Amino acid sequence: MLSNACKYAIRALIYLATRMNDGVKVSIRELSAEIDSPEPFTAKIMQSLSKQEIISSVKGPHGGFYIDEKQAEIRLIEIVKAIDGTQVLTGCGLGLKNCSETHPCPIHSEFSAIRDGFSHLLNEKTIQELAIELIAGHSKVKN
Amino acid sequence: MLSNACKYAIRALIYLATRMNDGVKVSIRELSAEIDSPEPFTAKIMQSLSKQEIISSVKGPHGGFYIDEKQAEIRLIEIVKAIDGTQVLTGCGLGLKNCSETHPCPIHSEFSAIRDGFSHLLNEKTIQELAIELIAGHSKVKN
DNA sequence: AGAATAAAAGACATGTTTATCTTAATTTAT
DNA sequence: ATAAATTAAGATAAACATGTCTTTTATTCT
Ligand code: FES
Ligand code: FES
Repeated sequence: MLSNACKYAIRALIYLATRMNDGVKVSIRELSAEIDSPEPFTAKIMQSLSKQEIISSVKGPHGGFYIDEKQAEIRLIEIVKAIDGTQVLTGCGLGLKNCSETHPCPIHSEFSAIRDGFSHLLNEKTIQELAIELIAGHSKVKN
Repeated sequence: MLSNACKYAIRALIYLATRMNDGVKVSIRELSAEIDSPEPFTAKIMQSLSKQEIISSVKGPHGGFYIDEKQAEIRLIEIVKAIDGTQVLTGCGLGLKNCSETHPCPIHSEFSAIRDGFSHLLNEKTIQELAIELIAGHSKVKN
């Protein structure tokens, strides 16, 4: 469904949001430990998101990654678009070049409904609200 | 969602089902042309399905691939299991090692519902019923 | 029997994703 | 200023998926 990179990214951002108000930046080492992800690979992903201004970072001692209030309000779909693109949101379930009502594959009507349901989920959820659930202990981002 | 190999396989099997009763086997050349897929790669996939007895084949002149009445009754989920395995049916949407109610990721409840909806679709649809729709011109397996 | 046809099998090649390593740049603290 | 910490960037590597090519085997037709 989503690439590993994208899954790590979402978990990382939700975790960062839980640390938003403690005034401490999170190092890549701590972050990857907290979400059970490979450290250098996660670093690459964070760098890309930082360049796209989806997260913030500062170098040097006591530096690290963090997100601000504005960034905590983004929805999952923005992260997915930034990393995996839109194919997962619009592509045909059986790999036809274009998905459309006028040239439907054999499972078009059922699949497009499911795919649109997934899009809706990504569209609704903000990082912040998922972080609140994580803080409350109702969910996990670590194995 | 599904691998390319699996998408080609499903399209190929639905096409084969439309040719079930004409008594002619379908060569890999014709098959890949009819479903717009790379010929040698499709051959590999068909070989694997043939070995797993999901389709049938005969070598030699007038040989090719075909499916019999029994094989036309299989459901999409059998093809998916044969090629991609069960991860797409049971895996966590955010990549946690195990998906469960007791250790849920932040989108577990919504995602598992969507994933189960997809499983349900794969579980319901038989090759044969999708072939009937294809014959009627209500769907396409070619771009 | 021999020739032709077509799948089966296995080796090979390419591309993409995932992952790691090394060096550079930046910031902070002393 | 200097040293230490930490991200940024780029090169490299490993794994996997995708795609192709070549040889072998089985079948059919003449
Ligand atoms: S055409 Fe296949 S999902 Fe729409
Ligand atoms: S734990 Fe992530 S989908 Fe169930």
